[in-house]
Parts: sequence; structure tokens; C-alpha cells
Amino acid sequence: MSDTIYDVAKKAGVGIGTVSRAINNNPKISPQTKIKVLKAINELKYQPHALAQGLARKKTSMVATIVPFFTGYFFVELLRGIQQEISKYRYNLILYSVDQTNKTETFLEKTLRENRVDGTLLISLRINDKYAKKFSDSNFPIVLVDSYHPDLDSITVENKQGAYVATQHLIQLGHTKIGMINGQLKSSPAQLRLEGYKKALRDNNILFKEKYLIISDSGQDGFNREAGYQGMKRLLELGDNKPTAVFISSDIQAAGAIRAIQEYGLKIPEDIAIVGFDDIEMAEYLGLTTMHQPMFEMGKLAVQRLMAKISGEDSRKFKKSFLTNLVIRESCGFSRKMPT
Amino acid sequence: MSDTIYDVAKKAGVGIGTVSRAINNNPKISPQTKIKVLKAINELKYQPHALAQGLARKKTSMVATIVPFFTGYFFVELLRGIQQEISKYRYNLILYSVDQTNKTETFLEKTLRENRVDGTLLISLRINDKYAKKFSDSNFPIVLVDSYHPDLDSITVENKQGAYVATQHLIQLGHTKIGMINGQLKSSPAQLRLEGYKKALRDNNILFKEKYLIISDSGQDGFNREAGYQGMKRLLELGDNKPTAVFISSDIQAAGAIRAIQEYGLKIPEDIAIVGFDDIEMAEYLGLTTMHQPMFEMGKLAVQRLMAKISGEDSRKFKKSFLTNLVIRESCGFSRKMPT
DNA sequence: TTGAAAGCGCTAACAG
DNA sequence: CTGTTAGCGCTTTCAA
Repeated sequence: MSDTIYDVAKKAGVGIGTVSRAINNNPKISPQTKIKVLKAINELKYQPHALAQGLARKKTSMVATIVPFFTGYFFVELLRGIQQEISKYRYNLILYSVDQTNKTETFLEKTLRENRVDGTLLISLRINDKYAKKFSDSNFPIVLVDSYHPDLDSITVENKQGAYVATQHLIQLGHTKIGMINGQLKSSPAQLRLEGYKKALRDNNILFKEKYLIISDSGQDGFNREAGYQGMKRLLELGDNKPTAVFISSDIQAAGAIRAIQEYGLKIPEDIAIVGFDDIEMAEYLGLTTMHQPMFEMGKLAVQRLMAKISGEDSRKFKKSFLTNLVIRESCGFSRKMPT
Repeated sequence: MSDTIYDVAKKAGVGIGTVSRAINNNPKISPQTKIKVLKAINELKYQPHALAQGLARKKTSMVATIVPFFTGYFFVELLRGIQQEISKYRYNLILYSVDQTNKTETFLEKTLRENRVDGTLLISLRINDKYAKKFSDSNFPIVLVDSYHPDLDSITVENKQGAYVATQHLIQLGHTKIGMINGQLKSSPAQLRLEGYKKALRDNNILFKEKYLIISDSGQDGFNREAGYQGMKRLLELGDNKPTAVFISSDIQAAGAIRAIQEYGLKIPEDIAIVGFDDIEMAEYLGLTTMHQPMFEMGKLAVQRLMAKISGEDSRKFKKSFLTNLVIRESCGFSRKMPT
């Protein structure tokens, strides 16, 4: 089929070892022969067989990225960052997506034992202690993104701070009846965002009211449109006692919530102000004030850390948490000049 | 490091050939020994080394998917379909993304010569004749999705029909001054959508006016927000002569166009009706009437065809074009009961 | 420096 | 049926 290292060797009139040295920038080769070999390589348009190289080198030049597809579109930015950075290292990305039917662990197991990849990136997905320990013990490179485990490298976002800022923003605007629509508490971002919300209330001497807190129970993890829609409906059914502002723990839920508000014939922000979390692309079109997560940067950093692990340059545990920042649009009553 | 086939063989007290047979469901093995081997495999939690397997079998169990990230979010659905289907075949997906700095051809070359994958899926990206011929000649499995080349398998969408239906819809609503905002004509979807638009006008005895046609010139290929924003501005600057309805060749451009319309203080659909193309998730929130493309199904089919090629079951050229269908929301003056 | 040869871990052909 | 052996295409000693 395609040419092998033997074809190149023959053409250049050298041994295969020499060809290999030429390819791998091995110094143990004279300039002349190197040129000769390179010439043969060019003429044959020879490319080393990736698998054979991988087998011999004991490294694959591939990393796995496991993402949850049901999470919505917010990981796209992350993926862009990952891709861009990964190609700098001349690595390839294998994408595994997890949905309700496939469990994360299948892929973790695969990634760990099949030797197909040199490392893995786990996105927005929980890893249980058993696997965390496995990875940790085996020293197999892994970094968690938008997920946290004490034993592993992780890159996260300041969920608590973000929720605090979001809630604080509502308070500064004069609101005191502030609700929250959250995802399932089994996810740690959901827990932390709840903490931030509560802390902001407390710091401002506003009493936390159970009835103002909605924990979505629809769908996978509650971070979806339908959940936001239902959640807001429940809040609106409180009638005169309903909150005048709501912190919603994801933009996608906020989108559903907006629909519910519209169906009730209410207006945003006059009747009810909302602030979201994530800053997905859609947020701009919804005019949604929200907490921006630097997904692209997180993706980049994740790759850098993973590469440091793979190359063995740096084996220390690494934890980084990015701050989120408030993006003010129209859903809280502010109206800044729109950027195009 | 991790166990090899030799460890299993030793443990089971058989030769490595027998282990291999057990793994690969080779019939030339007695049930008893197979059980014995499988037991050893389980105890060792042995997993065959993917690269070694690939090298020996001359197949990698991986396919490459090359996507343009600048195209926006519409390929996410496609990716979901691809992923879901690919895992049924126990294949892995390598994702390459092309942006302005990397050219498609780098990846095509890689995919073709590096033997890292058994086949490739090219998404929404043009392939030049030279490469098309290369792939065609080499018999290397490739299928184009949302892109077309006569020499290769391709799965597309009926762009012309879609544009026709979209324009026709506007005409039926009574519009006669109908504009179009299109992407760069170098992309074939853009060309075909223009044809469909023109044909609809012609069939209804409406004169095509050059001034009503905007070819976006901003950004990569014109299929982006900014392009839609600028395009709509130019249309609105026509003043009283401006169109009363516009067919916009992608939802993402429509999003930009909507912004422009709002800035002019005009209302949709009263002052100007618009219909988009793609039906990306955001369209629902924009209340955008648009042409829906069955991305998920396209992704599935693409994988099925690719696998048929890889397995050699079917080597005929395959062309399939999916119909798009009109999704009526609010941007044209219809208002159907909202689905939640 | 260079060529030859020994793996990397597996599959498949070949004897038995 | 089963064990042995020869590759798959490359990297990396080891002598020369």
C-alpha cells in the first residue's frame, strides 16, 4: 500500500535506522545523509505510520476528551480551546460523548486500559472515588475540567463567587425577594452556586426562603430548558408573593424560564428580573445578564496541564479556579449600549 | 506496565494464539479453553493494546471527522448523530477542527497518509478536485456531509428546494419586495440557496432585483452574525424601497439581522418579515421561522455509509440529499401555539 | 556515524 | 483445536 520506512531506506541507500534518525531529529546522523534521506522522504511523500510509531515509542500522540452531550452547547467553546491548543503539540483528539445510556466509567476504563491515548480530559463529568484513585495510583494523566476531585488535577470555575456576584447584582438593583432556580444538587456546581446565592442573601440581611428555591427535577441533571421552564412556572404560581428577581443557575434554564414568564404575560425586567450563568452564545440574543465563564481559556489551560503531565515535566497536583464575570445585558433592568 | 497477551496466556496455561482467538471470537477454539482464557482475561482485567491490534490487523477502529469551528454551532447536532452511531460500531472518533489558520488540506493529507484512521468524514468543508481525485483513486473511505463533490460520497441537504420553500412562504404571505442575505458564493450551499430564491421569485412573476441581494463579505465565509448584521443594515438603508421580507441564508446571520432591525427601531414581523435557514437551537428563542435541516439523521447516515465503505460491503458511490422543512415560528407573522 | 537486529503487543498463517 | 512463528512499521540498543 503506502510506502514504509524500508522503501525510504532503499531509495536513499541507507538503513532503516538512519531513516528513523532523520525523521526524529536524532543528532547521531551526519548532515549529508540526513539531507539525502529527507530528499527521499519528500519524493515518496512518506509519512510514518502513526500506529507503528505509537507502538514502538509507547506513546500515541492522542488524548481523549470525554464530554456530556446533554449539557447543551456550552462545551463547544471549551472544545475550541482544547482543539486549538492540542494541535500546537501535534496531538490528536479523540472525542467521547456520554449520554444517559453510556456511562462515563465505560470511557474512563477504556481510556485507562486500552492504551489508545496518552491522557484524558474529563469535562463537566463527575468521577467517582474509585476511578479517581485508579487514575491517581496508575499515574495516568488526566485533568478534570468544570469538575472537581481532590485527588486529581482540576480546572474549575468559581461557582460560589459567581453565584454570589449574580445575586449581589440583583440586590444592588433593589430587589429583596430573590428566587433561585438550580439544577440537581448532586452536581457540585449546583451546590456551590446555591452556597453563593445564600451567602449573598445573608451578607445583605435578607432571609433565605425555602419557597424561593427551586431544585429542578426534570431531565438528566436539571440543567436544561424544560427544567427552567417548569421551575419558573412554580415560582410564578406564588402569585403576589412571587420573587421580583431570580438567579437562574444556567443560561439554558434561563431560556426556558423566559418562555414561562412570557406565557404568564409578564415582562422582563419590569415584572421580574433574571440573571443567568454560563454566558452561552444564546444569552446575547436573549439579552440575558449572566455570569461569563472563560471556557476557551479553560480548554487551553487544560491541554497545557495535561501535556505537562504526559511529558512528565510536571507531576504535581494542579488546581485552578477561574473567576466568572458579570455580563450585564437587559434582563435586569440595565440597558447598556449594545455591542454589535 | 499493564498486562499483555503473554501474561494472559501464561495465566491460562495456553499459547498466545489461543488467547487471540478467544478475544476475536474465532471459532477455532474449544468452548472449555475459551472459558478458561476468558476467566484469565477477567482476572487480569486485560484489555488488548489498541495500537498493537491496529498494526497487526491493519485497521485502526478510528475515523476522523473534520469540522469547521467557525461555522457556528450548527454542527453540534451533527456530531451527536455521528458519535451515537459510531459507538455502535465500536469505533472511535478523532476530531479535527479547521479554522482560518489551519487549512482543510493539512488534515486531509494527514488522514490519508498517516494511517491513523480507517476513514474520514468531512463536514461542511469544500474539497478541491485534486484531493477528491486522490481519495477516489486511493479508495480511501471518505464521505462528505453538507458538502458535495461529484467524485465522492456525499450527504447534503436540498439547499435549492429549501430556499425555494422559504421564499415561497414569504410570497404566500403577500410579500413581493423580498430580499435575500446570503453567504459567500464560493460555498455551494450559498449558490444553491440563491438559485432557489431566484426560482421562487421567477415562478411567481416577481422580478429579481440586484439591490435586494446582499452577499456578505465579512468574516470567513459570510455565514456569521456580523455578516447578517451588516447585510440587514444595507437593506434597511434602502429606506422606503427596502424589502418587506428577507430570506436569510443562515440562522446565525438572521440573529445579526434581527439586531440590526431592532437598532432601526423596526419590528418583526410587522415592519419586516424574515425567514432563516438551519434551525439551530437559538432559532427557537429568536422566534425565527426557518428551514430545518435534519442534522442528527445526516450524521447517522454518514457513519453508516462510511462503515459500509470501510468494511468493503459497499463501494458504490453514494449520494443522498435530505429535504429541509419549514418550521414556522413568529418572524413572518404567523404565530402558532408555542411548544414548551 | 551507521547498519543490523531486537523488540513494542497483537493477528494470522502454518504446522501439528 | 492448539502452539509456534512470522510479520505489521517503527524506535532503539548494540556492535562495527
